[in-house]
Amino acid sequence: MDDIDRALVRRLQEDAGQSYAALGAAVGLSAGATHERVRKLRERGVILRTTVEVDPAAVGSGVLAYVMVDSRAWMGDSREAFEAIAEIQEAHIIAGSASVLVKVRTATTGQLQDVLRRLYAIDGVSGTQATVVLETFFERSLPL
Amino acid sequence: MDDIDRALVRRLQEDAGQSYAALGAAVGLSAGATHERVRKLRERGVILRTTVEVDPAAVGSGVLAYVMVDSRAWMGDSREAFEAIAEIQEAHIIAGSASVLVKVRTATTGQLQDVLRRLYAIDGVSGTQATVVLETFFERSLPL
DNA sequence: AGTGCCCGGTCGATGTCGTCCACGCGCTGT
DNA sequence: ACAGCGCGTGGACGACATCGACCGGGCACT
Repeated sequence: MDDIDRALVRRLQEDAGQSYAALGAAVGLSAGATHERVRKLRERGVILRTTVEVDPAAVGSGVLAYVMVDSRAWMGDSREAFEAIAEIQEAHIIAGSASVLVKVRTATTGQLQDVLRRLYAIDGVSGTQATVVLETFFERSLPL
Repeated sequence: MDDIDRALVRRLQEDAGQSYAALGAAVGLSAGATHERVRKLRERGVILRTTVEVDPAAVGSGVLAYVMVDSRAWMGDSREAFEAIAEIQEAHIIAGSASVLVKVRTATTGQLQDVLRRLYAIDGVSGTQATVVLETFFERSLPL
């Protein structure tokens, strides 16, 4: 994991569709060597997968909210319960007064309310505190 | 934006590296037609870009935290100030007691503290409330 | 210091794939 | 009924990923 690897990852984050020749030229390597480096980055698990970034508003998920979930029990074994709610994009165990933080995307605030209802139905959940996003400044990839 | 388009986007989210032939076979289309549909999805802005997903821990960002930022002034014009802090991955204007919510990734809690210091330095910021993530259940792509 | 090994690079060949074009089918509106 | 058009198919061509053979520099061991 040297400077060249970091440069490759950074450029792949911006555009994973470019050719290995172009990628290599940008960092001063041949296409073959570039291919080999990227293969190893995948093998080592640095690059998990190549995917497409989708505009949430274009696929009917214009409402974004973060929900603090309070509980009366240990939530560490409830991963599946949160995964089963399709509108939940992220779920984290957190330190602090609440015990779980989830990121929710829905088409309308009505559907958001329905997600909250389903959160209450999860075993051990004693309350929720939803924070609706009014405007997203930016969402970007990891710094290197 | 019909069922086929949604299926294409879903499969591209899982693996953007597969061939148009394989992609087309999965939805019952020829490679050429598949190529054309994906081209239009990009043109319409449904697909924003193709990128690689990187393991945060592998690139030295093992600590994740969400920070509620309180302010004594309107923060709607402060996008650049948040963008300038490289460790901030997301920044949103929110409804509620705080005014901005940011997602921060750092290598250590010490660096997290440094980010909080830099947040305080932003004009109008009157306080922060950081929530450290202990365990991430999952982070996944948008539902369709 | 000599020597052998290995990691990591260049170069070139080959088969697959993206990309474009000409054509045909079925819907729609007049 | 028919013209127009959006959307699909199939084939041709060039670019690209992918692999193997070769090579040089650094390192450990003698």
